[in-house]
Amino acid sequence: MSDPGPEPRWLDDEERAAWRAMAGIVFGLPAALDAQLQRDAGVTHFEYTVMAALSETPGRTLRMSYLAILANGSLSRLSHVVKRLERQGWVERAPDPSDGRYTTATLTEAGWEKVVATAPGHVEAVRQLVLDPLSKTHVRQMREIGTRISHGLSPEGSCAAWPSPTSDE
Amino acid sequence: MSDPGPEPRWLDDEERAAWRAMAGIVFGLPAALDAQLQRDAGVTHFEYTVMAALSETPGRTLRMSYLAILANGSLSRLSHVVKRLERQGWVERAPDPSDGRYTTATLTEAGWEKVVATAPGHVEAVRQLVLDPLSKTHVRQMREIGTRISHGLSPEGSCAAWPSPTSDE
DNA sequence: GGCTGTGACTTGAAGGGTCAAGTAACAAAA
DNA sequence: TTTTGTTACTTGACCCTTCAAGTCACAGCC
Repeated sequence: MSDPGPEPRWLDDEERAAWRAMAGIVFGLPAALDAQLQRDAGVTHFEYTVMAALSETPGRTLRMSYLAILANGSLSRLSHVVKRLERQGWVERAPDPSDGRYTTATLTEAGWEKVVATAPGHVEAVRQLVLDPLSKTHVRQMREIGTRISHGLSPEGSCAAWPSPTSDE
Repeated sequence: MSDPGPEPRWLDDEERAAWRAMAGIVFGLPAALDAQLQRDAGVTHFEYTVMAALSETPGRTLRMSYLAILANGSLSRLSHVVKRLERQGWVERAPDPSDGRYTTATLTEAGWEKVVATAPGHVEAVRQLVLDPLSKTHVRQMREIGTRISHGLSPEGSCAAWPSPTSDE
C-alpha cells in the first residue's frame, strides 16, 4: 500500500498489556452505558448528554453550536438528534433573537422531568461500571491519566465542555 | 417517568473530575483511531481488528464464532464485515470440513499484505495518542485500572483477543 | 440599496450496526 | 428414518452517524 518507512516502534509487553486493558474500556464502556440508558429510559447516551447539558444551564437554553461542543458531537449530528428530541416534546428550537443565524435549543418542562427521572440510573451505572471497581487512589490516577490522554485528542481539550465546577489543577 | 427510588449516590467533585477525564477518552479515542485507519488505509478499526486477529493465527484461519469473540463484536456484525472484506479479496470463507455448521474465515495473501502495510501506522497512532502522554508509572497504573473496569464489563474478560504488530513478540 | 462573503445551521443520501427472523448442519430421541 | 432441538451463521429492515451540499441570516463594501 505504502512505503515500509522507518522501523515502527512496536509495543513492549507492558505497553501492550496496558493498551489492551484500556482498549477493553474504550470499546466496551460506551456500549454498556448506552445499553443502560436505552433499556431504562429509551434514550441514547448522546441524547441524554444533550439534555443533561441543557438542564445544567440557567434558562435551560443553549445555542446549537455551543451545545454541539459541550456534547462532543458534530453540529450535523446534533441537528438530527435535536429534531428527534423535539418530536418527543423534550426540546424546542427557536432562532436567536439577537442574531438570526444562531438557533437556540431549550429544554421543555417535559424534557427536564425526563432528565430528572433518568439521571439517577445513569449515575448509578457510571458508579457500578467505572468507580466501584477502583480504590480512591485509582480514581485519582485515572483522572490524571484521562486528562493527559484527552489533551492529546482535542488540543484545546474537550474539557472546555462539560458542565461542572471545574475545580481541577 | 419512574419512581424516585432511594436517594441516588451522586458523584463528588473528585469522582466527577475523574469520570469526566475518562469520558473524554472513552468517547474520543475510538473516533481518533478510526480516523487514522480510515485515512491511511481505508479500513475501519473493527475491520482491522478482524484481519489482525486472523494474521496472528497459525494458518491465518479461524471460525467465525471464535473470531467474533476475539474481535469483541457480535456474530451478525462480523458476518457483515467479513462479507465486505471478502469483496475486497482480503478474506475468504469456507464451511468447516469437520462440522458444516461452522464457517471458517481465512486471510488471503492480499489480506496479509494489507495488515502488514497497515499495522505500523496503527501502532504509531496508539503510541502517540495513548502511550506517549504517559510516564512508565502511568502506563502501569492504566493497566491496573483498565483491567479492573474491563472485568466488570464482560466477566470473562475481553482480554483473550488482541491485535498487535503481526510479526514481533 | 444591491453584491459578496462568511457563519450557523439543516437536509438527504450513503454506509455501518443492531435486532429479529430465517436457513442450514448436525445430534439425539422416537 | 423421521422428528425435534440446538448450534452457527446469514440476511434484511431499520436506526444512527457522517459527509457533502444547500439554505438562511447577517456584515461589509460599493
